[in-house]
Amino acid sequence: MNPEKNSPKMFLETVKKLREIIQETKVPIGGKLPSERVLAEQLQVGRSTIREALRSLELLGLIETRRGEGTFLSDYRKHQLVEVLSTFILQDIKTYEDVNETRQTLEKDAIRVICQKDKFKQHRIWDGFLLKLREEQVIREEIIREIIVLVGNRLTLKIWFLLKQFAGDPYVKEMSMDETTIWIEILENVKNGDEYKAISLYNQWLLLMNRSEV
Amino acid sequence: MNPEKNSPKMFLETVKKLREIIQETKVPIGGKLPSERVLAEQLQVGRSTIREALRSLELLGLIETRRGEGTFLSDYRKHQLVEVLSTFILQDIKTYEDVNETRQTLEKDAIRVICQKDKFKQHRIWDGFLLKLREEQVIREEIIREIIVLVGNRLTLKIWFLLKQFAGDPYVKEMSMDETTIWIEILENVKNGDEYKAISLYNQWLLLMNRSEV
DNA sequence: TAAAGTCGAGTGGTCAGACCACTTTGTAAT
DNA sequence: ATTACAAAGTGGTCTGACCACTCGACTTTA
Repeated sequence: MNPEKNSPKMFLETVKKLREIIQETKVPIGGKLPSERVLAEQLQVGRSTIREALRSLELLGLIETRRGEGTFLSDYRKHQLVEVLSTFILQDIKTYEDVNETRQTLEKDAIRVICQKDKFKQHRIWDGFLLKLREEQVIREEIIREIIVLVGNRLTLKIWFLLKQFAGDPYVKEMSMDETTIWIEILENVKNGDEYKAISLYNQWLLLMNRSEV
Repeated sequence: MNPEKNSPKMFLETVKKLREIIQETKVPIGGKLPSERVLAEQLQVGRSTIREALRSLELLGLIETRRGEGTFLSDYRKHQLVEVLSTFILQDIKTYEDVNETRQTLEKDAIRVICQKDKFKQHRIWDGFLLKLREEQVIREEIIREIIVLVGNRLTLKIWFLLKQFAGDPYVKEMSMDETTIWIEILENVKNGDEYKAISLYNQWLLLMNRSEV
C-alpha cells in the first residue's frame, strides 16, 4: 500500500522531471542533454521509460535528437506538432472556427492597444508598410505580426503564432486590391490612434475574407 | 544514397501509421484501439516503438490509456493542446503581466461578443447574477466564466481557464463593495447590449484591482 | 436458481539486455 | 604533421520477461 509506489503514469512523472532537469541545469537552446542511459540511471528508471518521455517531447518539438550525437534542446518553433495535431483536431469544423475566432480576438486587441499607446502612433514602421502596400506585394500576416510584436506581450505573440499555424490560413495568399485598400486605411487609422475606425475596418476585412473564401 | 534506407525517425513513421489506422478503421471517439502487441505485429515493429508513438499521442491528449483495459481514442474536443503548449511556453515567460494582459484580452472580447449577440441580451442568467450580487457573495470568477462559456468558443475557454491558473489571481477573493457595484453596472449594460459602457466599466474595475493589489 | 467468489486471459507499465547505425574522438601508422 | 583506423559513446530498435490491473467466464456456495 505504498501510495508513492502506485505512481500512475510514471512516464508523465518522467516528463516532468526532465523539464526540471532542463531548467535547473540551465541547458541553453541548442544545448546538449545527458544521454538516455545517464538519465535513466539518474532518475532511477529504465531506459525505455526515459525514451518514451523523450519521444513525447520530441514530437512536441521541444527537443531534437541526432543519432550518434545526442539529444538537444531545440528551438520550439517546429512544425511537427501542428501536422500531427491538425489531423486529429481540425477535422471538427467547430474547432477550426474556434481557432480563427480566438486568433481574431488577439489581433483586434493588439490593434486596440497599439491605437491607445501614444508612442506607437508616429511609428515609422507604419509608413514603411504603407509604402510597401502601395508599391509591392505585402502579406497581411507581416503587418499583423508586426502589430502584435509591437504590443510587446510575448505570451500573446506565441499563442497567436501557434493559432496561425493551425488555421488553414488565407494569411499567406497575396492580397487582393480590396484588401490592400482596407489595410491601408487600417494603418492610417492606427497611425492616428483612431481605435474604433481601425477595428471597424478590420471587421470589414473579416467580412471580405469570409465572402471570398467560399 | 538510399533515401528509403535513411530511416527518418521510425517512430515518427509509426505515429503517422497509427493515424492512418485510426482513420481507416474509423475508430469512434472513445473507441478502443488494437492492443500494443497487436499493433506491433500489424505494423511489423517492436512493441517499444509502438509505445513511444502511443506515449507521444497520449501526452498530446489524443489518446487515453487505461491499464488493464486498453488504449482509447479520446475526445479531441478536450485535447490538451493548450495545457501542453503552455507548460513550456509559460516556462520562459515569467511575466505575470503578460499572462494577465492576455487573460484580460479574452475577457474583454467575451464581453463584447456577448453584447453584440442579441440572443444573450435578455438572458435570464444576468438577472440571476444581479440578484446574487445584491444579496449574497458572488465571486467575479463565476461571472466571467459564465460569460466566456456563453460565447461558446471552447478554445478560448480553455486558454482562459489555464491563464487563470497561472495568474496569481485575485479572482477567488471575495468582492469588495466597490467591485460589486461595478459588476452590477457591467451586467446591466451587458443586458442592454451596451458594449462600450460595459468595456469601459470593466476597465474601471481593472484600475480598481490594480490599486488595491499593492 | 441465483448470488458470491475465484481464476485466468488480456492489457498496459516497466525493466534489462542485446544488437545496429552513426558520430566523435583518440591513437597508431605513415 | 597527416592520415587511417579502431574504440567509445549515442540514439534506434527489438526481444523477452515480469508486474499490476481489468474483465469475463467459471466454479462454488447459499
